[in-house]
Amino acid sequence: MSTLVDDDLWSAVGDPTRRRMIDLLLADGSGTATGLSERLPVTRQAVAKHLAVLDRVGLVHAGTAGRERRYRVDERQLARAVAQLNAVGSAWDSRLERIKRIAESIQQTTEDKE
Amino acid sequence: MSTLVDDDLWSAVGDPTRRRMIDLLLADGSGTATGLSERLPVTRQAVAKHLAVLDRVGLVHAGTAGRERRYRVDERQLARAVAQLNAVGSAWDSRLERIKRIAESIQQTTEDKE
DNA sequence: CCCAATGCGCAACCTTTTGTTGCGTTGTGT
DNA sequence: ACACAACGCAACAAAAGGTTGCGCATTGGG
Repeated sequence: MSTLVDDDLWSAVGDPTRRRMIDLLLADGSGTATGLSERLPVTRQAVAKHLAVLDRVGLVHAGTAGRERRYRVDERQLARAVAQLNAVGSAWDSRLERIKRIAESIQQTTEDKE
Repeated sequence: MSTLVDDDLWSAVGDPTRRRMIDLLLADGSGTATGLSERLPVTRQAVAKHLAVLDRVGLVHAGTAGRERRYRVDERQLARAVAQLNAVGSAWDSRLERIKRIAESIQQTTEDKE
């Protein structure tokens, strides 16, 4: 019931800037800290730190090509993250469903009393 | 393309402690800061701060009953949050699908050259 | 009725995360 | 060869997440 979730992975995609970075990397296939920072409202250094976080949880991998450090998304790990989003989403969904049914039955009872 | 997401809402559910709090509130129907903190690895004060965050984004609402401050989940807003999780999840999913197809076609081209 | 216990809010403080600026190092391409 | 582009590292600031300590209201059992 306590939703088997990798907190580090969740927290990684919990940050708005990091989510946008993943979007950009997915759109372009790969990217560098400098390139990404040009399309984000933060500095290159901030982007570099976020890339380090994403790298630590395995959501991206880096390759050094000359003076460039090129990052790309790890599809397996992103798929894992998506699976966890869906898992939590459907867990909450079913809770909400249950609450709705209970609420209806209570209303039923109340109506009986009136 | 830039995934219409309410960053505040997402960040609210991005925190592991807050996610567990939502789980507990859903399981019990409602709860107080003190009650929740007994089942979490943090102090009452930390829980109170998290409840304030959740309240600010509308994920929970509080009712004062005597000396107790009782919180319950706002089903509508949680449903919104779930919808956003699903939205981002499927956006990434379709990206991954596309990448997979491209990778296959590249491999095809490479095989042609060999 | 009363007072000890319960629940809460507020403030001070600490650590980690997120962001900045500044600077030095190292490949790149004319 | 050398100006430039891309990077890493360090020092710093602000916000987030957590703690302890305190005082104030409500409440329930003697």
